[in-house]
Amino acid sequence: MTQYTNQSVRVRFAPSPTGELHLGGARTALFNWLFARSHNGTFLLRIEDTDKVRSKQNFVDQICESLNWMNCDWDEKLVYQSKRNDIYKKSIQKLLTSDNAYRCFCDKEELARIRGEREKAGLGYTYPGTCRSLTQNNIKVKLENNTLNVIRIKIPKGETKFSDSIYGEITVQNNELDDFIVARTDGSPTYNFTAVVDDNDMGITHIIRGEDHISNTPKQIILYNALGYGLPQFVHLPMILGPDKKRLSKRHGATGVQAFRDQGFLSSALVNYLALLGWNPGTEQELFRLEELIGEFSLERVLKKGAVFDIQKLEWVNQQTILKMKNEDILNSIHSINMLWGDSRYLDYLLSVIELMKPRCKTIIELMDSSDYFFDDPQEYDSKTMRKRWKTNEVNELIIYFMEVLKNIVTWTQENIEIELRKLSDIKELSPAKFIHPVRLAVSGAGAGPSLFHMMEVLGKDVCIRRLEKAVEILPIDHD
RNA sequence: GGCCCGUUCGUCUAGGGGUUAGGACGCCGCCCUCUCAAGGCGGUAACACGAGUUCGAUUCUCGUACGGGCUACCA
Repeated sequence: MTQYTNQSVRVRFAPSPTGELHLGGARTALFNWLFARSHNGTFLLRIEDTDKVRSKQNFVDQICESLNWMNCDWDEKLVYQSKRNDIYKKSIQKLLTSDNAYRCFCDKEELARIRGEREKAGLGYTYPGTCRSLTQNNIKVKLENNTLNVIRIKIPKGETKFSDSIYGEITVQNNELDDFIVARTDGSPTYNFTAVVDDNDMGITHIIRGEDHISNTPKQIILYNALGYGLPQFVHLPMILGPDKKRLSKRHGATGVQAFRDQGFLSSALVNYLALLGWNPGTEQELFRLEELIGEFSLERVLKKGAVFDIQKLEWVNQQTILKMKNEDILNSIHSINMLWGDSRYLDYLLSVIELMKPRCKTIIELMDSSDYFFDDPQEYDSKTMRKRWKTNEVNELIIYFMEVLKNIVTWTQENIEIELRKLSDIKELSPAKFIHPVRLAVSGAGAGPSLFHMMEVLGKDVCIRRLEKAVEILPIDHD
């Protein structure tokens, strides 16, 4: 078992700012963060922006915003790879002088052609090593002629093995590996190289990243060795998959963290659900507060198998989270996505609306959408309910009776409203439902919703009477 | 193609040589009930396949199948 006690944990999340933070990245960030926080360690953020064309500052901002929203705060300053070019240059020089890397003058197109042919023939391809043993003189001449060249790592003979915290022992024969490029023709370094240099410089103890990096690991280990660095612990996390079992991507629809926020998911719910993808606490608990996750999380209980992302379960977690939240906190979450919600009303009124609606929605967007009638008189009535509950003019008569009763209520509470309604239904020898359903339709426009009496209490006497009067005027509507 | 990784209900998962294979989401039914939710109760449904080891394998080993990842002057 890995020992964490001797050195303090330092981990990092290293996104490349070529897009917004997606679920896979969010999960990787979260597991890094949980691991750091549960070991009193340090969580760092590194921006892998060596691809100058695709990297954008606004994506950096978005990623940071998403992480902040998830409460995954990072320690120390952001590290931008684009600002570390001098350091990479020096390391590449070191590789060259120690004979662990070499200049390759091969033509890019020519190499691509050979690779294409090999692939067509169903054969594997690795760089043939043409430039591996160029003489000093040879190199000098080509350099003088300004021949374009890249720097390749010299993969040593033998095999490379490492022990992954999740996947266990992994061994790869070095001859399967390519003399891959560490610096491009323009001198800029490539991913496998910068990752190694930075992880070493940043003192990273555990490299926690997606399983898609397992095959990069042997290459990186060879670089660690070539540069004389000590090895960190490698920890590869299983992938998050779409319903087709392929790695989750844009193809599967909106997978950006911010899209989930905008759809009314709470960050604590998303975090809770994401934690459950590929990890479990070994108990039957499924709902966690962030602090509980920190307490429970351990790498030992991370699975090897990819997990399919299930929106329905996320919705359930979100609903459960809403249910447990204080109304004030729900209001804050609502206002964080729509500042104007309910701005014409008093705080107490908004809290009452939330109290009534919160067991009836999976997301806070749903909560907002389904509470319209607490703010505006219904503009239309649910047609199915209309046909079922307000078919004839007899209903109008009943509602008119009921309105008279309501007008006489002095203390407008749900109890009093209910007492009066039941009294009236007794008098008319009708079931209370004969009143309840049309009244709900008139007052809310909907066929379903919170307890009618509670709803009426919150809406207030004047509003209820006004809406009932209007309904009596226009209902029933003839349908053919 | 090659290399690496994986495989328990539809999905997330527990378990692990002998279990009625447990939980959760979803779905279905019942209860509660003024409707819809929430809640309660119950039901549906899984160890990929084949060998081997063993008294006994879903669990260990090896194959096969299937799935995924990587195989760039992307990260």
